Amino acid sequence: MSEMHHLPPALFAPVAERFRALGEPARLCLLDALREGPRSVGELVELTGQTQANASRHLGVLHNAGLVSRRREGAFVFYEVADPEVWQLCDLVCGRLKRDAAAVLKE
Amino acid sequence: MSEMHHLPPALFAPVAERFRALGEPARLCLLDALREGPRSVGELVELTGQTQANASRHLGVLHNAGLVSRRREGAFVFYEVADPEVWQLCDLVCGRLKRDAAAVLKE
DNA sequence: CACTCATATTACTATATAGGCATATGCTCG
DNA sequence: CGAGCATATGCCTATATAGTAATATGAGTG
Repeated sequence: MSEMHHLPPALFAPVAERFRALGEPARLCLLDALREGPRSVGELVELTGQTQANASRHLGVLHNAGLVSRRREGAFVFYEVADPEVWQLCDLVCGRLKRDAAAVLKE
Repeated sequence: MSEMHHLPPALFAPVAERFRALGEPARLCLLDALREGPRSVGELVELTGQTQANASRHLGVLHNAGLVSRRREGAFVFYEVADPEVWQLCDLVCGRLKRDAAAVLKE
């Protein structure tokens, strides 16, 4: 049930930034491709079908938002989900959408 | 944890839409003002200090995203958070930010 | 150092959307 | 119906950002 307190207004901006980073299908697709673990940019390009340039920029956004971590390994750069919190967020929204869809089908 | 399955790509867009709706400080502020229950637009304008026009438009976005419900009562329109899922989402992100902030302070 | 592969970045165009102001719609009451 | 309050919407400008194509950076290799 959570504590039902108000957010400190100073947190509105940082919280919004995180949500905004999750607010693009292309970035959700990248995160989804990171489900099983770290992947290089090239692998992510392959898995998602995105352009190299776009993938790189979207990964930059996710990184700035603190949602993924980056580590260099030789010529490659591996990205990894920084916190499983992300899956909880996605699963919450997905679960809700599934319930909504199911409700619509029953009408 | 969780089921570690991939998202159906068809869900990327609707999920992103929800997150995008949460990705504006002004809208988080409105949601926060709805913590204790339903509020009319006028009350929300008062509580958040936003313009009537902006509040109305942001509430529209939240409504389209399925995050708040709307009911007319005489000349007033009352908005209400549609699903406590929203608090879980916010608390997850806030908790993470608090932990990050605490970690920074310790460095 | 020259060459190549992996990744990041720049410049550009197109689209979205926030915010302000004015105005329209909807409701209530006299 | 006409006045007045509550809410929504249209128009405008400014800013952000997605996408593309080209290019720059950085690492490994001969």
